[in-house]
Amino acid sequence: MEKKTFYITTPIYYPSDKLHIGHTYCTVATDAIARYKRLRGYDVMFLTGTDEHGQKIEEKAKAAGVTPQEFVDRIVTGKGGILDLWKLMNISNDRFIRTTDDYHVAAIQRIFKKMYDKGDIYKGAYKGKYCTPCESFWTESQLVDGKCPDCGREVHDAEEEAYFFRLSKYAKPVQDLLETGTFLEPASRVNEMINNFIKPGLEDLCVSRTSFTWGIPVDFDPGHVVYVWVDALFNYCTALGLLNDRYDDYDKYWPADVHIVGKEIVRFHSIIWPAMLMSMELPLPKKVYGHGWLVIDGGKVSKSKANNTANVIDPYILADQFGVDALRFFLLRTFPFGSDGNFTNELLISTINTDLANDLGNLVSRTTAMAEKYFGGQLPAEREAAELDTELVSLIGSTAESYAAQMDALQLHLALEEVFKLIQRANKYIDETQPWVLARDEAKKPRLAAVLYNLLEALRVSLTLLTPFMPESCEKAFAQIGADEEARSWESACRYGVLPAEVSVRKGETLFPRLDMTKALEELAEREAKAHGPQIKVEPVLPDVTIDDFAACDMRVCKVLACEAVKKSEKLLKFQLDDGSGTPRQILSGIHKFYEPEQLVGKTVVAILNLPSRKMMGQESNGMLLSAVREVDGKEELHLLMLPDDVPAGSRLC
RNA sequence: CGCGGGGUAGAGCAGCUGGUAGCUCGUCGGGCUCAUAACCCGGAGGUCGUUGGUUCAAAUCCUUCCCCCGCAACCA
Repeated sequence: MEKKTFYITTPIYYPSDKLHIGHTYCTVATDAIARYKRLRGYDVMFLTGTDEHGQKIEEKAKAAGVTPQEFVDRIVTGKGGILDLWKLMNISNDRFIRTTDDYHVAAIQRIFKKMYDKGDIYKGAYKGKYCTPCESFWTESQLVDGKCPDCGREVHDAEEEAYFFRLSKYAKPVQDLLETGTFLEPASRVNEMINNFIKPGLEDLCVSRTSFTWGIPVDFDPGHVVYVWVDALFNYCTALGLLNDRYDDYDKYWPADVHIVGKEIVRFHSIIWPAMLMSMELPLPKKVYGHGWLVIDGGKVSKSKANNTANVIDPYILADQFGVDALRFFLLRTFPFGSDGNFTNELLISTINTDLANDLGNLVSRTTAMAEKYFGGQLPAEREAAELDTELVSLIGSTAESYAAQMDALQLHLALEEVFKLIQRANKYIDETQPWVLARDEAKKPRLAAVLYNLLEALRVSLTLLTPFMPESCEKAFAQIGADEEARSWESACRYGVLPAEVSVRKGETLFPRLDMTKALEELAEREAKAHGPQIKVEPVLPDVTIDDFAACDMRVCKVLACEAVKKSEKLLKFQLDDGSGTPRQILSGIHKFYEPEQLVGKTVVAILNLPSRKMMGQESNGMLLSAVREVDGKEELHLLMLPDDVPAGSRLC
């Protein structure tokens, strides 16, 4: 019999910068669902990837002095890039699509043409505000005080030729889709979409641009590139082979069972995406699930705030310090999947301690330790059940079912809660049965064996259900409790009594060491400081000046003849300089915070000479010394400009 | 009146198809000693943002106002 298929996707991420904890959250969640479905016996296709075109990447690449392709290659396939991150996080995606892949590019051109031929894409004009110096279009809402958000200059109305998709034509069927069934979840998002976007009226959607070139060319109209909607959303189909020869399992997996997306792109996936599929006359995905965001100190995590270290959580550092499984677990256990969650390092550490170290890890530890201590690691076949066992045994048999109900509803945090009810019940069971008391009496060995067996069974089921969340740790723990492949299956997790009567157990390494909150936070801060390095604030380039403006500044190489601190001044140093004229020149400079006078005597420096003379602290200053300055981590830093000592005094800078 | 989410013990959250207010951490006390100073039991601590209403009964439904957050055509 053919296995049932399950097609699940993450969004394709925009590689304009390194990914952060939010992307990791989404991908880890999708991975856990995919692994769960595989455990249930589905033939799973799990797709993730990157959306690599667009103006922002074009600009970033230009700023970095590389081609857009080189730029995205570095972020996607480079060291410490997106592929590395997913490998690190143990993501089990079956396929990875990049929108710059040849097959995708070709397929998108065919799709675009098909929608054009059908009349659903037509040529029109895109109206907006245009900033001439920046050569950029802006929408009304993007403007800052009515001016260009990039350079702050005036903008004017402008039009550019563009292709439009007849989104309006599909407003009604899309509304019907949203209002009936469970296409979009959580349900609260449905009203948001309908009230916000459909009721005010859907406008046709601009699907091409001429203002930048980093995109898929519209092959029948040079100068136009396909804008994000058609390019990015259809990845879900092209990755399966739609209109291309690279892959051939479109028929097998499409329509998708669920697109996991962040709440900010729910609109694209629940309105634009179905409309475009309707236009292409293709089946619609079964579900779009909009998960919540991780927020930090009440503000959202954001790539564009990347200069603000306080707002960025680096998944590499967290995984490195706490372990991949602990991080995966924390993200999915702590935050309700549909709503926002407040991320803090303290919460991460305390969750690891409470759930993983104290409850789960310690249960494995105490169970295996007793099996070794009392039975040399191998339980005797003879066992004696008791009334006390009923509750635990019954929970062992029923947990998989309640867990599955939550997993199928994508309530990952609730599914985990079901598992932890079993783990906590098992810990309590140890207290109730007091195995250490049983161990003192040889006659009670069969009873002791039964107690330990029940604990191992509780662990076996728990570990099976936790495997999609923490694959590596569960595998280690399975080995410790003597569970073979067969005992790790879903079918086995649904019933009691799977482990062999004479199961052999060995106590292994500590799975999740307990963390010291203070020490862990300190270590984390160190790692972050080390990884991110100093944050240097770079000031924007000033407006143009003429070459004559520059030439008017008389900058000369000077030798420091003498230097002393100005009395009663914190900052000022008084210099006597040889500027080549033969007459010493006195200049005051506010750099005492950075240099001691004796360091500078004899040095070769640069000064601008033709500034008006002025007095500071009662002393005359004839010019200004040049320094390199910048702000680092909010603090000013300065280097006095110094040249090799063989440069003669009086040399002009030009 | 742009739209949406939220305001519940010291902190972080759940409950919100109406019926004595729960969970985790913290705190106080007890138990146990197999275990990663972990585990188990119990106590203290909340008039569930505010106003009015529906009801035998409201954290839960409707209403007023206040406060916080997000979105507003490419930040998961």
